[in-house]
Amino acid sequence: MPESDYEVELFRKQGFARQTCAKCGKGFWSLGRQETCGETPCQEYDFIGNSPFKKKLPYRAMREDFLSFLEQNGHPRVKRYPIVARWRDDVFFVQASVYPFQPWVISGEASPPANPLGISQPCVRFVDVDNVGKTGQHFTLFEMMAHHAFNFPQRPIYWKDRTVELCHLFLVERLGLDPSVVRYKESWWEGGGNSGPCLEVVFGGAEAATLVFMQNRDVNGHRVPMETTVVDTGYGLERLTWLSQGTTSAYEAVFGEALAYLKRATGAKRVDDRVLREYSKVAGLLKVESLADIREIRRQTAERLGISVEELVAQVSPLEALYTVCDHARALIFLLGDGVVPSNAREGYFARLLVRRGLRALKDLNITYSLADTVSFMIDQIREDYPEFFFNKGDILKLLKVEESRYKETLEKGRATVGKIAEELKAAGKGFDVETLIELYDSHGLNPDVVREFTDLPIVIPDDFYGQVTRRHERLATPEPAKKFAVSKELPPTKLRVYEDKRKRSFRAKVLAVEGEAVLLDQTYFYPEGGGQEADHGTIGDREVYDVQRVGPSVLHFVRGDAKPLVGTRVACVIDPERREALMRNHTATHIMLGAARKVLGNHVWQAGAHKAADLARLDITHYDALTDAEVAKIEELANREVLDHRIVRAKVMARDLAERKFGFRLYQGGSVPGGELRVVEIPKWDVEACGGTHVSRTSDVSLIKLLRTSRIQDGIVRLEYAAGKAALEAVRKQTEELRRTSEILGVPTDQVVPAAERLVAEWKEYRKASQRTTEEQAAAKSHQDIETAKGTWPIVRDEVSQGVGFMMSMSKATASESRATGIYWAQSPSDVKLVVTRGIEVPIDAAELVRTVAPEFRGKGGGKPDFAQASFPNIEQARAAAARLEELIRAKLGIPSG
RNA sequence: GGGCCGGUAGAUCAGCGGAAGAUCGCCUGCUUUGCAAGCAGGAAGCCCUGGGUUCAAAUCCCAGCCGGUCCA
Repeated sequence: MPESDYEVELFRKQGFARQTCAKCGKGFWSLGRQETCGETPCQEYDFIGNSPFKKKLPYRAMREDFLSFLEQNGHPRVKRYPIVARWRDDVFFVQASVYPFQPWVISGEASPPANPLGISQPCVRFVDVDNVGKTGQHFTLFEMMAHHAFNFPQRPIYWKDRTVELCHLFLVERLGLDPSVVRYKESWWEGGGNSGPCLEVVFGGAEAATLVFMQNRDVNGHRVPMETTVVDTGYGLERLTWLSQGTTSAYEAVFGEALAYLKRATGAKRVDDRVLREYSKVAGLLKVESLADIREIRRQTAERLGISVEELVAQVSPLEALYTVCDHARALIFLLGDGVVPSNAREGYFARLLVRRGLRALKDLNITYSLADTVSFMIDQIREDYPEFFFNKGDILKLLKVEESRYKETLEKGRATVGKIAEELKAAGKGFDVETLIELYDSHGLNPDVVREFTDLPIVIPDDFYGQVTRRHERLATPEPAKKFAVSKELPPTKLRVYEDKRKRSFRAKVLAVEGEAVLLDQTYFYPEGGGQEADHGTIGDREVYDVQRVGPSVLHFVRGDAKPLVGTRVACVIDPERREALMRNHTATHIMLGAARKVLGNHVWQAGAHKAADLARLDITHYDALTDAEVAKIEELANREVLDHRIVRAKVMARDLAERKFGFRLYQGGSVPGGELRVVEIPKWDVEACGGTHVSRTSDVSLIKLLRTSRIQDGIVRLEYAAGKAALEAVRKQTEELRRTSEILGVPTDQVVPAAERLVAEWKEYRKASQRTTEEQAAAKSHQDIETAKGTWPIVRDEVSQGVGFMMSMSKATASESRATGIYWAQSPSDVKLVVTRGIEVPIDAAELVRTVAPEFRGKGGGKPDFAQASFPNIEQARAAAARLEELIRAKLGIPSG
């Protein structure tokens, strides 16, 4: 990248000089000469206890200062987006302030809520979760403040000059930074398939902001210039607050009040600021990737302070735990509040991770103080900025409580598991090896620290323990499934008129092009698959339409047969009315169900996926447990009451900000479109969603919703399957028919099917038991009698058992209970003839060996234990002969003359 | 989405190729002033489902269902 790419107007006007860092060799711009680039590790933090700003701002004030500054400079303030990136399938969470605008705004498909805009967007990142609390600067949740400008081809907003100017103005004029200390470091940014040059804004040893000029798109590994270039800035709110206050760590600046609260509650001792300051400085200098790095930080810090590492750890670790608790509690508020239910998969797993880590940190503090208390305190504290969490506090705490008790269960099970393994290891004279520890963690969720608590055996944890776990999981990534259809060239756009008249079932349109089986029209009333709703079917000309898909601005109608001859003509198009109506009913039913589920289960219920076919609809909702029968019944009842209540279903397009202000984030249930306008489907006082589907006008048009099945498809997600309208009737009819047939078979009226079935099963069990008992009794009697008849010191019974294999087994059991008796029995089984040789404990023969040698002589096979052997033969004659031969051998062995 | 662990009596689990077991709980009796007490006896199991291997499968293999857990 040539330097001119970074030379902006501000640098020229104010006389910034381009220099090269003496340590890392990177280029940067500053006023006056500077030895290094100014960033760690080239330069140590020098702002701790010595803020470079004139203004000392608390967290909230810093955010307000930034946003109001931008407002004064023509950037409307945009409300934050949810932390869960429901509109994207490549990530779970919003990790940067541009995420809400990717991919649609950047691709030009949707317009941003304002342009340019200012935002403070909460983001979560889990890559550094292990460092949280330890390094003084890592957070899982942080706010990225930003000004974004989207330069659309015909409407450029601003680019590098203005961006740097705004940044500089904010820092120097608003925050009172001495302009001579700031350095703009040249760098290159890449992420999410985009790239561009960027400037890192550095002072005090820390990077306070990054100004990215997104201008390239990655296409098959090649950089292609983007049509829409984007100013993507990121100002770390936490970082700026820290710089402004110059506290010993970022946590002290951000969590001041919550920390004070926790410190009071824990009675944590005051730690010398000098210790913390040096700790943060050293941590800032080093890259932290493993436990060994943390140890290195401690070693160097202790060395600087002239104290022992143990002393340092003793002082610092209670504070680290407090920091961790604060960070995790805050992140959990956003996750749980924005609709993440803790679970073992996908986004839910990260919530679980935070809860478990948080609980462990609390445990280290040795206080009876719950994570929920901290969360509750913080929710109150951020009430003014995030009222949505305050109003949803009860539900957030409920989720936490459920998750806390889950962890307790896991630990209790773990205690038993560790106990068992420890005993085995002790018996074998061994200790816990790494392999066992990995297994306990990977399969049972017990990290080595927890294992240590459960056993007195020594536990040695290697530094790269978690690295070893990760290596275990390293596999080739599964290739992405191929797209449903590949579009080879630019397609003509289609005017999508579905929303203009949802009653339209036939229309005329011009065929613009045909691509394979896909017909492109100038305009269409066909609904293309989207928002979980299947596509309309119907006809174009006399061709059958079996699928409709939307690709960018075009709508592809897939038809059977060759449609090429239609190109250029105007054709009659007809939408299958029954299918469309069924889809509309199922779609409205889905909104009704979501509202009902939320009312019955709680506010944590969000849509986690949905599909609406003509005959069946399913809705996946976030919930922490399988549904009880009562809950299922209640949901169905409420949903149908809403149907009967004849409520209006309103669909209208609204400005995004307006819609959000009116309805809140509940709007974003499915994949939300972050455009300037939203189509809002509202069932007043019941459910409001941003939704592009087709709906009926009144809830009563749904006519009936039949909830057919619920299942827990994974931890934290419950699937509801149901049908509306005709499909519901059909489902009910089917169930009725099945019930009728069952009652016919049972020979009772339908209202007595349940008691009849219960009785039947109970009786069957009783009969089975009784018959087993008589078999045993009779078999025992028969075998005793036979032994009686056989006489002698070593009575031998040889018998063909006509009552079957079960009877034979019972007889052999009875025979074996006589300590000096031997039994040779055989019986016909469905496939072959089974033979057993059994004996009492005193009889000195090896039944298994006998059977093994004799059976092959008669085309049989077998084996067993010394006192019990079995074999099978192809037919009864072979078994008879083998039995005779066996008796002969046994007699010889026992010294009894034959027969 | 992927890896790993697991599914056996009401509960917790053992058994891991040769006839289904323990502990707690439950029932019946005895014992005791009383007890989370003691003693004796008893009931309780489609060993998750379906295929396969084998003379023989709860046990081994494959697939599925369900639960747990780790990772993205």
